[in-house]
Amino acid sequence: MSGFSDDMPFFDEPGARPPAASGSAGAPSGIAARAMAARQAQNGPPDYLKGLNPEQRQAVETTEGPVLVLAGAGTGKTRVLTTRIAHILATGRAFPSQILAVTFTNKAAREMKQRIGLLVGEAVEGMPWLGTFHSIGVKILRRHAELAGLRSDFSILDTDDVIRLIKQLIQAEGLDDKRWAPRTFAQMIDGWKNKGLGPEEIPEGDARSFGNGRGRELYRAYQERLTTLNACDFGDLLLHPIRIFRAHHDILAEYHKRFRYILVDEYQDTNTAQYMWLRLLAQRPRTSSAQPAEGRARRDGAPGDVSPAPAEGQPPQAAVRPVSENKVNICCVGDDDQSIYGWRGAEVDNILRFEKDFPGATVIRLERNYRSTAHILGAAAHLITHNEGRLGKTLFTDSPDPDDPKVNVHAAWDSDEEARAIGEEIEALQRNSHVLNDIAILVRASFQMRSFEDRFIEIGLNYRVIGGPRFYERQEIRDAMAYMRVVANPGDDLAFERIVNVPKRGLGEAAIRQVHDTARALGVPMLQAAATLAESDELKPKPRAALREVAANFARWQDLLETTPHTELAETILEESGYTDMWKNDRSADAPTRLDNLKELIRSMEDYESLRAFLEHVALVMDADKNEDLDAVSLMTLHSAKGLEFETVFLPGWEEGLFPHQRALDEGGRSGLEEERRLAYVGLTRAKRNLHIWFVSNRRIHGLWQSTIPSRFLDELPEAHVEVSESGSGFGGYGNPYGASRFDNIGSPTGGYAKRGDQGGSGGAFSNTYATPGWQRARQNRTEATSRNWGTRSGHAVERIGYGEADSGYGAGRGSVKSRTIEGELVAKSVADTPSAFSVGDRVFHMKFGNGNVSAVEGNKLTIDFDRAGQKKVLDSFVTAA
DNA sequence: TAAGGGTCGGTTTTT
DNA sequence: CCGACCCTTA
Repeated sequence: MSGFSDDMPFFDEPGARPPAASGSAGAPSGIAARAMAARQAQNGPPDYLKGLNPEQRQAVETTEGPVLVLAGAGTGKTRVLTTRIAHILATGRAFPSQILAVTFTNKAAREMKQRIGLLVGEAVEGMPWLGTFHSIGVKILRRHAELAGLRSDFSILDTDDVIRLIKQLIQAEGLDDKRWAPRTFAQMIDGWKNKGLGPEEIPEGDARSFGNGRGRELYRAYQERLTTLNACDFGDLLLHPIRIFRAHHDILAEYHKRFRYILVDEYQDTNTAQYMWLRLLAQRPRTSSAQPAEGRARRDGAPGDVSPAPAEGQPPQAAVRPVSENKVNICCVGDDDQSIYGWRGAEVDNILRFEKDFPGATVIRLERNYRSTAHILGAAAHLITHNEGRLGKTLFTDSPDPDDPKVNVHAAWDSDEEARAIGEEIEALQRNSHVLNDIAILVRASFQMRSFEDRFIEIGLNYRVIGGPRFYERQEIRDAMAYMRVVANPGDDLAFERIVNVPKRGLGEAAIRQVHDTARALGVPMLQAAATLAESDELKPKPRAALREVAANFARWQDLLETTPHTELAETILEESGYTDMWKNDRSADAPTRLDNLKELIRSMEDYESLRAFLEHVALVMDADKNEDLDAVSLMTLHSAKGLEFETVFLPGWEEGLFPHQRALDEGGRSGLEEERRLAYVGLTRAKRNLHIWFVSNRRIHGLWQSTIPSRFLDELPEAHVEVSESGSGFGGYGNPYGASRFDNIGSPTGGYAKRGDQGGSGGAFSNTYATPGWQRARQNRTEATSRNWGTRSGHAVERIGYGEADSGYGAGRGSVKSRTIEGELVAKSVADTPSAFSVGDRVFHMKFGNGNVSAVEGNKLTIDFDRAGQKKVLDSFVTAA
């Protein structure tokens, strides 16, 4: 027996000791649990069960045995999960510490914790085993680190560290790190680890495909290096525990005893390693070898009888071996239709296979949707039926309303117009006192955000980008963290290298190399090597003195580690190292911000009890604080929108090649397409009431204007729930200069596309549906259109297309476009050719930005240096002479 | 050590 | 075509 003893670090048990650990198999007898159970007996169903629909209630109350909850979008998934936990606690089935609840993101974990707290009240301490796969993995690994060749104070490397490390290894192998990109190899390792594969287990083909066939050696060297550094990458946080569980059945058995109930959120996103980890924990071994279990699920299986798990030698590729042993109280919640992370190793198959893995599993479908209108649900449902291999689920609403708007499909000429039109629509909503926080624009790829950002800056519309660069990824934060990492783990060479010459101490490449070599030769960390080297005479006086100081500093700080509060220590480190001074002396514009960030870093350390706890938080959580007070439109990718909801949603860029993305199609084939479709499904189901889908006819791809074709997904929407906007409804009525007729030819699927596709015939006859001959023909031209960089660079006579003339309107001459040889550059130039009323040097006034000077003119676009707002690009129609 | 030129890539993201 | 990144150069 090992583990779970009081001397194990990082095992803070908030509540009483679990009964299972003391040999009893009975239910916990906590006072709170008793009280709640008693109340339940007296007053009928407890409050927390009220208001659940029958399916939700079944999902909550089926606590025993394997359960799969297929929770469609907006069906109350989180509610079920949290209520289920509350129910288990309230009925005295387990202590908080006996429930393992895993999520993918910290955000989800936090939300769950909070909501359980609301349900259960103060009676129950926070759940120690509710967290992400990785944070629970660390917790386990810290306890048994020595079994993985690590000390319990190991560092967790982030992607950046990993890439630097791999680069060193590639160079050490004598390979060219240009030909063999470290980043690529880091991704390969990540992929292997997602599949649970160590260096010896990777396929020969994979091993040979990198570094002149030296992939396996490199991977092995990488792992060895991590051990030397006393460090882990993210993958190891799962893989090490898996190996430990397999090799030490007594340890695994302790966890089996402990975890009476296992809950998994977003099960469709689990990768193979996570699946193996879960199975090891969930799978209860047979009671005795004399009674080979055969689909026999013991109703009351005492958690006490745990014999070695039959896990030894389990093949890494998830062998499907039915768990037919003791009762497994595992509840996985997910939605196969929202599996959008296949590209990073998620195996939808895990959820599709659940009933085989856990025979006798109860499958509960949550299809009653509380979020969206019947039109939105109808559109989403119809779209997703085009996928094969689903478990099958159809969302419905109890409250259809005939007044609900249909899903709107709009067309625009190009991405700028798309942004402009959406911006105007949002302004119209705003005038109707629609809150901006209730509006989101969800894009397929982040480059699409740019046109929206540009436009919103121009018109002064508040927006926020979700998923941008994060606090802990900033240079100054990472530097500061590196100092603290070295103090906490002197073996962390990567952190040491990062800051040994920051601020500049005259330790150049040569000196650092020497430290490195000495460390290698002596088999000690670089910090120690630096100390040694500082006392020798192998270096010139200057670097020697510098190294001596660095070594002395770290020695001193390490001594302080035990005696000084960690925030104070952090301040000391940043002061004494000269790091704060470095920024104080920096005259660049962002230096003050960086100093603020450092202050903020110190401040945020107060929330953690130790330096190590803080470092771990940063490595795993990397959360940024966002400005919630601001009323702003949200701009994000479809991926980061999963789980969110908005009153009004705009989905721009529904064009072949972008959505579905060409690369998903090329690399993923049919399953790639299906994942794209699921992504579309996720997008549609984010909207509560208003849903606007947009596509454009022309998009700039890699700098070239290309003609585009509407997405096939548009065809997969049911006509009954969709309305195609023929003109820019909603923004034609207040004097915009573009005129309301522009979609007649450009945007409208029939007219515009038929003409542009050189099909002549059907132009002009507008039809309300996109399932028209013209549309179909346009699609047939797709291959041609998207693979062609049409036009010539020499700019021979090409019919002028009337675009961009703010004051003459669209449409002029559009109807006469017959040639296919519309040259991309000319489309752009037609903007530049339009003279602006302003010229360089003019003093102008802008509604939002105030006064400024025109510093460049490009057609009707002005670059203006504003006195206060800085340099902006603005359309000339938005400024007046000052 | 900062600026400048040349090369390359250009979906999605967490931990 | 535009940017990030890397390496070279004054």
